Amino acid sequence: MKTAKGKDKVKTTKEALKPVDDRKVGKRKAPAEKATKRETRKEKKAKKDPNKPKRAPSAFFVFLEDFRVTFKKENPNVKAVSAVGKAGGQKWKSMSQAEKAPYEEKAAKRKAEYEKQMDAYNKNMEEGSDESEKSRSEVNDEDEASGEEELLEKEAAGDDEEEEEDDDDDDDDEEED
DNA sequence: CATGTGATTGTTAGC
DNA sequence: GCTAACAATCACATG
Repeated sequence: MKTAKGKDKVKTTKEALKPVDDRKVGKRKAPAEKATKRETRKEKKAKKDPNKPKRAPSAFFVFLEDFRVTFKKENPNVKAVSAVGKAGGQKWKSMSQAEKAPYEEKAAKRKAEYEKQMDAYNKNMEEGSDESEKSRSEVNDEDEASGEEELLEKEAAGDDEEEEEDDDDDDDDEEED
């Protein structure tokens, strides 16, 4: 039982305090140099590291992928990426954790892959002293394929398991706010 | 021709 | 611990 300590496990601060909630952020206290990037940080293309693993898409992005398709389907005229982002974000907030659960799960899986890629990237960097990229590529490929299968299997394995968590708050529908 | 930008939130890594 | 930056997407605009 949790009695007094039940909901304390909720992230702690964040929505309650939200020190830097404003996406604009402006510059709560950010140093001048970094603040500039915050305005428009998009120089990711400048780097050409083929091994550089991209960050794993969060549950929100996973949901967005699916949402974008639906959104575009109903709004084929809308081509603004911002429109999908806004609509998606709004809906995302509307969704209860139960709905986000499957997305989070997928995101978690994505993260696992990201970690694996990081491992490969790490290795490459270590051994990357020479220009034997070809050799490394082959090894990496094998490793990746192996892991992918495992993940897929795991997903197909458990699907009839209904997870109900009556931990502290039963958020079947919407939650606070 | 090529690449940055805009907007969303979440996650991660650096200090 | 907190802050900054980046993850996808697509059409447009600028160099």
